[in-house]
Amino acid sequence: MRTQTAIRTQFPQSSSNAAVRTFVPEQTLFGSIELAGAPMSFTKGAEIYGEDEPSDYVYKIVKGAVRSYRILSDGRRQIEGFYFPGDVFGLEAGDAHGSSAEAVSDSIILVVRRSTILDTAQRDSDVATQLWSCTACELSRARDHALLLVKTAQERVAAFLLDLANRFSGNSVELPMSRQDIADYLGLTIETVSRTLTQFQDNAAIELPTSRRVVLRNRGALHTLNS
Amino acid sequence: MRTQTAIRTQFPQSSSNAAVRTFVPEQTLFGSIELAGAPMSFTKGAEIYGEDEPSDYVYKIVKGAVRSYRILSDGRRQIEGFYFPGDVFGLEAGDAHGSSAEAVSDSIILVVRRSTILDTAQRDSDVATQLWSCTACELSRARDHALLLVKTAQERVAAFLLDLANRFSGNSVELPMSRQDIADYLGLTIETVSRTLTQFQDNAAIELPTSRRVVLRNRGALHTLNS
DNA sequence: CGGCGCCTTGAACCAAGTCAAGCTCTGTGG
DNA sequence: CCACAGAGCTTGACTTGGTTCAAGGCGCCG
Repeated sequence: MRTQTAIRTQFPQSSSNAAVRTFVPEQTLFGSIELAGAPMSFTKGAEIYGEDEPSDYVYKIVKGAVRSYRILSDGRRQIEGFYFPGDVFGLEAGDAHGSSAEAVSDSIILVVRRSTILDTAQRDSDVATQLWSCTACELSRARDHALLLVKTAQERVAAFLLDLANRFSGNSVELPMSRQDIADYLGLTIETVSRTLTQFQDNAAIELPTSRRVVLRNRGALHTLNS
Repeated sequence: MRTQTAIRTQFPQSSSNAAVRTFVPEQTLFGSIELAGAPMSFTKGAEIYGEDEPSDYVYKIVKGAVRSYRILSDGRRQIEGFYFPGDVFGLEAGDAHGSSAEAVSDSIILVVRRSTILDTAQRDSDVATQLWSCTACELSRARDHALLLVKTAQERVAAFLLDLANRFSGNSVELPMSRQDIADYLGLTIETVSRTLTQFQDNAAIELPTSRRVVLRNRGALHTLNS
């Protein structure tokens, strides 16, 4: 069961599954905090934070993409989710991060002190509610992700593509992440991801103009797969 | 991939994976609400709430056990988690439940109006924090659960047993749930669960005095499996 | 134009699923 | 008190979806 990659520290040079019942309160969280922190640049592959490091900051993506992941003791990597512009990540109730985060591509990210948000929430119950909603939204995503992992390879890949397309609200999606990233998110191997994509192309469900671009041709076909 | 059971309405006759980094703020939530709702009885198999029903109540188990689950469109069932005495469940940020909940065995459950808790949180920032922590704790569990689902059958079953033993803090665990429940939680079939358990018994890692009782004989062996 | 990541494809293999008995425990009625 | 029925669990034999191992192709950058 060497589904995941071994640790690959490609160093420095330095989409999570659509929750049907997802609500999106994240947008407002940062808005309500007056000074919306410093924008920082991260080059492709750069670590944003590591597992067990103190969770002193909360992040919001302006541009680029981020993966959040955990490494199992035997070296396998499980990607918990992908984050895209507008998404907030790194918000934890505990004082330490439960997973690591890296830039999937060159990214610009707003960074805010967690204590600032927490202090505000202490005084302003609306901000407290937003904090809660943001975590609840992540919970919903995590459960959808777990649901994905008991399905067939076809269902997983189809769900992944549909989720991305929804998030970018378009039929043509540029994949910022590698096949390995997709595989580690879906709990499959790169080979299976690759084979499944070509299979979808053969079924005319999608088109692959390049390996990093997917055009959905038949959403219905993908949806019915998505059991 | 008929991993899960088809819908089995066994009607009325009427453990989630150990989060290493789990904190347990749930205990206090109900304590801080003055009138801690009505205790209700549910017989084995009784539905407590259904997916998409309004989430008007929050629940805390006094006695018994509860499973939370979703049914996929093709009839497979995915159990998201098990809850035991002291655990809070059914708390949602949205107005509708994202999953169903049933009593695994005859249970007594404290029921509190969600609006009561929310109103209190509006005024008392400590309660608001507890609300958030409770959801964050569920998030942690959900992510651990997802992590489980990419592992081998042996690793999943071992992790499940260790989790239960931790929760009940003992080496001897009475399983309130059926093999089918365990299978649907771990994303396996009953046959695989059964085979893996007997295999552990053959390895002297556990003992199975009856099919519903497990005695951990060699936690280390189970842990190393748990990659 | 050559080297290197990344992706695709093929063939063989294996862990877990499926199908099919058979066993065990429990409760019920004769 | 025993026999019988049924649900739940185990075990065996076979199948299969996805992994593994191994080439080979493609595109990008120096």
